[in-house]
Amino acid sequence: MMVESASETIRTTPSNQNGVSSLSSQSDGGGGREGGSNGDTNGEISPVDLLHLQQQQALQAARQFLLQQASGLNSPSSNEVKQNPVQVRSSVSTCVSPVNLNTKVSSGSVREGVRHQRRDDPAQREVTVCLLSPQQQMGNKQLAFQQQLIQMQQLQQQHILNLQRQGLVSLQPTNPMQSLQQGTHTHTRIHSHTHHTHTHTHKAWSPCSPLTPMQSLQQGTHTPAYTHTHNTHTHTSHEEHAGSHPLYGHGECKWPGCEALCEDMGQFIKHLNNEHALDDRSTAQCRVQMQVVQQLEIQLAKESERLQAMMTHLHMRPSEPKPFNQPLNLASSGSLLKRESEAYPEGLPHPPTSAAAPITPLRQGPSVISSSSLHSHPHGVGPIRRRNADKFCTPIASELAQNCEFYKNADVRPPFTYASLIRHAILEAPDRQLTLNEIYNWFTRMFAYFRRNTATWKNAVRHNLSLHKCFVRVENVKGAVWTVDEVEYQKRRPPKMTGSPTLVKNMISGLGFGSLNASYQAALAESSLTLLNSQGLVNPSSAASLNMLHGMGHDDVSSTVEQVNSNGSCSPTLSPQQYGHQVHVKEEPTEVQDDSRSVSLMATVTQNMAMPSDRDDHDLDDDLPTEELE
DNA sequence: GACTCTCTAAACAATT
DNA sequence: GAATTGTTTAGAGAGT
Repeated sequence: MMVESASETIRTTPSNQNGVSSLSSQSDGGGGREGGSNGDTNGEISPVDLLHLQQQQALQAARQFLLQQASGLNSPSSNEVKQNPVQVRSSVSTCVSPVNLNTKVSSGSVREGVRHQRRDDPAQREVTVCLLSPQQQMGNKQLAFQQQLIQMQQLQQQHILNLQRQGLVSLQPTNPMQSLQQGTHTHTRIHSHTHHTHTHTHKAWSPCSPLTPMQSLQQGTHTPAYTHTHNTHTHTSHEEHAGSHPLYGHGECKWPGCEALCEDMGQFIKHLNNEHALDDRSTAQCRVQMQVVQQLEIQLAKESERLQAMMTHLHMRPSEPKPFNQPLNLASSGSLLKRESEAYPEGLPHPPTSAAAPITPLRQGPSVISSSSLHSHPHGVGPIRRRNADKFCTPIASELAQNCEFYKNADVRPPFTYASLIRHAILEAPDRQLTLNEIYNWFTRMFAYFRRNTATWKNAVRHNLSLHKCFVRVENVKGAVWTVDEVEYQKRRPPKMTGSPTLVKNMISGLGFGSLNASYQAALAESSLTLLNSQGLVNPSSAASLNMLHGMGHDDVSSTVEQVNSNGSCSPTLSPQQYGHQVHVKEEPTEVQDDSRSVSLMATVTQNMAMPSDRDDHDLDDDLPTEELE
């Protein structure tokens, strides 16, 4: 179909070119990194630093606690004395999954199948934790580790509560432990009251009551109106057998580094209990995973802080609590969790990432945030549409740089179009050319998602290579290779919505922080830059200035800038003409670029960049170039 | 509602 | 002949 072909080859995917996300733009080394990641610009300790510091303190306390526990376990008689002022009481039950462990475990108090009566001593802290193996396997080390976990949770929760009271941290779950809990479906219940000496294990949640991070997690894990009863232990047991498990998917054990094949859930449970019982290896792996999550959380907090600073600097509205501020990771997004909770009845586990329901980073991933992207794929199996992601979220290079490991290991579809991925793969190659097979390999190497359904996505890759004019097939000695005609790629039509003030305004109000204003400006700059590039109107320094002014480490913009070298017309890749007769140039109608539009766009960009700082976002919206863009 | 963009699926031909 | 590569068409879903 020639018409469709033509239209597709000239389209632009702003995420590849213009998209500026809060995270990637901040961390991509594009000039924004100096923006005070530590946030200590005014001699004050930033919330992030405070949180980090307190996490360190929590870790330190946990270590001390661990040492105390170790010595206490060695000399049980002294155990209880050393735990003052907080006593932790243990009760153990036999749940299939996880084992329940309560701290203040005197060495003689762990008995399989025995559930101790709790004392309602308000001076005691009572914690219930599900562990992973039968209790008889628990040595002192394991107990100490569990106690360390619990202590860390308690301390971190207290710190977060303190931060919340100080208004330094939102109510979103930011505790790394939560991610761990969410990710592993290990149901840890720690309900701290404000008074540190008294923590109830059981508490009924009110859907309208403000939630602590831990509460948010728990609420999201089950149901918005979740009422926690004394059935906790049996509850987890049921969940374990309900047919899905976060550590089980595609017939494989998802335990880090395992990938053992399990035909069904029963086999998996058996495998889990056999191979991943509570031993040194498992605890070490768990610890590593914990650190991974923690680092991600810290990183996210820092990036959010940086975003706040950027938005403050740009005089937008960072104060409004918006979804953008929520860490949309494994354990966050109250709305998402609510949706999932609504979708899955109370007590039933939520489906893991699986082939049947691949979770894109829009929902689960570490950095991509798009409220409009929460829709599932119409076919149920395939990916969600990624146009928004492409347009407004992270640029591909920074996204991949940031979350490379995530995409490599998680069965998560990258939020980019095939075209942008292919382009990225080719440009990443040393000589900026790849054979089809090498492109395949890049996909499978970079994304766990593309290690399955090969027929589908490979077909799509071929389809995109053929369809898009920006991909140029070149025959050389070793066969046909594919290159990117960057000029053609940049020629792809920019979306009209980048110029729609209404849409931009809606996006600003809908997604929060007005951060998309940055995207918008970047899009304008990108658009103008591309057009001006083709006309030789931009020199490298001005292009670089634009890039810097936008704080973009954007690969696409970079490549665009890269195009313009000293002779004014160079492409990072060889242009089709340079390949002479070997190049199969795709014929398609050339879209006439509106020169006047590009000029006014550029004017608008520079105008916006030079905008006085005292202008509010209302003025910003009003100044959007309606007439030039519509 | 028309149009656009993207993805998926499939058929087919050429090449290896 | 089978597998791979490349091209083209068609349809669906979502966004504009």
